[in-house]
Amino acid sequence: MVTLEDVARHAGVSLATASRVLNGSTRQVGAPLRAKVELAAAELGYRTNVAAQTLARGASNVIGLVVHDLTDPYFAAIADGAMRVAESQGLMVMIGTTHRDPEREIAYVSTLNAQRVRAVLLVGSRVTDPETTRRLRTELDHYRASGGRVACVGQDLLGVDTVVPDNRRGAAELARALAGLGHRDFAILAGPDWLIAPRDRVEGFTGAIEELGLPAPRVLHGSFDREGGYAAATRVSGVTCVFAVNDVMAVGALASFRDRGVRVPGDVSVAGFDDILTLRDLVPPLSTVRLPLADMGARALEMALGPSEGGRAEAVTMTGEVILRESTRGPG
Amino acid sequence: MVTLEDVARHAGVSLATASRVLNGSTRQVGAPLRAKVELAAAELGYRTNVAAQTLARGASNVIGLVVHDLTDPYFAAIADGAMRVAESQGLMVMIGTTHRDPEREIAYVSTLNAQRVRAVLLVGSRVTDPETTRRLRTELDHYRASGGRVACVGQDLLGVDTVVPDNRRGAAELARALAGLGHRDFAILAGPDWLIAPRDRVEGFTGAIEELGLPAPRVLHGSFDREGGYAAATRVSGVTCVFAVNDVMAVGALASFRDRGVRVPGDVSVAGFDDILTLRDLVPPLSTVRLPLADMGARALEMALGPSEGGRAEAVTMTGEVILRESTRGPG
DNA sequence: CTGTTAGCGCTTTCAA
DNA sequence: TTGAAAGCGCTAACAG
Repeated sequence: MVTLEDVARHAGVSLATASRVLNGSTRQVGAPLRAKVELAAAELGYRTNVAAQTLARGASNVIGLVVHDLTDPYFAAIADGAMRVAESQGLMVMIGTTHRDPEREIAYVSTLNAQRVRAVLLVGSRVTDPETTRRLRTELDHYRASGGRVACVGQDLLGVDTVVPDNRRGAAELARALAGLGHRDFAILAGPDWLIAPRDRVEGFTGAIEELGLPAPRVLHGSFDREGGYAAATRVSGVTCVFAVNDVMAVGALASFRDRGVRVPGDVSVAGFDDILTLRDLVPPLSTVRLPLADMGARALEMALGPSEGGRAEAVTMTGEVILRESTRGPG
Repeated sequence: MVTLEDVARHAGVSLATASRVLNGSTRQVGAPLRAKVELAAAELGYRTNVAAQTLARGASNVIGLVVHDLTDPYFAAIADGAMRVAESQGLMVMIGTTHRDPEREIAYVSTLNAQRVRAVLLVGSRVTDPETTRRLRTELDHYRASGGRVACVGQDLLGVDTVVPDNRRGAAELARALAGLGHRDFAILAGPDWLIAPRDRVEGFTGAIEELGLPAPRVLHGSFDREGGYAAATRVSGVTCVFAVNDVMAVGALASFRDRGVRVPGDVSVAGFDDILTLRDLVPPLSTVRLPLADMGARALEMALGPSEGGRAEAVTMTGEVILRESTRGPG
């Protein structure tokens, strides 16, 4: 293992000089020595020991990213956005997947704290259980107390900079658009009740329907994934329009209807939420609410990395855009 | 920032004792002291400084994962498999995306070396340029010389443990299955020629067709993604069956045909490769070659982490299974 | 511009 | 068992 000291000796300079040319930021080393050091480093095949560097500097070059599930394109898109900004800043990213277990999210924050990462980004819906949230906040506060920066993509419940998708509004606008098509009888394929995002989408949708004086949608719960959508959709009947609280569930619903011989949009219209790029080629094309996923991830990390806004946490709301495609059309 | 020393002092024990109960592996501390230390750590909110630990131990608890593109479900699936084994071993994962730039892959190996990660996993097709491969190998050798472990999911060109998808064989079997349906005139939507995986798939397919005495398929190149498949498909004509070298390109092809009013499988059959789970609900369901993606990622990391097989690199071949679905049927 | 030197926080012999 | 002390490799004053 080649160390800086080896390089310094090999180049005939002091440790400090070697450090300055190889890792120091502001270059203040004479050209000749600089050249010698670089040559020596190359000849010896020197690689900075980042652990030592982190220890000495008291600051690391990595950020932590905590997502629910990387194989869910929703998270992959957000993570990709965040990773691009990390990369542009020369930061490595350490990633953890919770598989929707809030305990693991808390554990990851603790671990990332131990790693002394520069910032941690929590991506995904918060949970309704206040006790869980409180414990997560405690862990985050602990991390922040020692200089860590935090941002979140989700609900603004953590007291940190947050990028908030406007789930209620998006769902409400979708509801109005669907009602505008002539639908009166809706079913909602809802996610688990302990996740806030799907719950908000249900409430936003339901609230708008109510305001329009239409009959309340039937709410069918399922897991927040393709299987959940499939399962919930099998219980749908007597409605002309189905709102799945995310695209992935909508895909499950489409599959379910197909298997049952129910035509979409002939027999029933189906809409989702998120506008997942990977799902763009579905047949029929899915009506949905577009969220700028990659931007959200990028923006959140920028907030975490940027100067703290006078100590107060900032919340940026991202409004989704309703996109009506062929999976929905008027009833009858 | 609470340090181990703070904890030790608070508990009235030595630094060494505190270290042993909080981080040491083999427990050799008396119960009473142990309790005192744990209490002190909890009261003070102590978090191990992993950088210091890594420096002192000379070994870190993180592994590096280098993939082409996280938003491509192919890589997401493999990464997920690898991350599950990492997690089961208490390892954090640091991830880098190259966006298919070989230079960045080399740079990541260097960076991960600097991080002194325990192992690095390179996921994705190798390139045909021997010079690039040589430089990557040099970087890897450098890393391994200092104790780093490496594994690869892709072609066995790096001199490291590798999980090799049998692209040629899979494509050949697919070709035979398609010919078995009665097709004689094929087009291949190929990826870039500098990537070995797509090239192997083309060769495997073409070779099998040739063996059957059928006319050579026309090869249309495009980028190794949805857009590439779309673009290449617009140039297809006069064939009854199209083989896209991966599912993502096949999706693009399907979209292209739909836009042009070409019916699949009515006018033309389409097959892909990989069997991406997220794409399972495509219409029509895609014929493809199934690769056990998550297992491949898991297996590769296990190889990297396991004992080195007598110093010799091991190569495990994963054979794909041909799956004929509704996107293909006999011609005419 | 360059060198000396004191740590950064933790692990790990080596003694007691 | 427990403690003392010597590093791990690098950075950052502080001198010169």
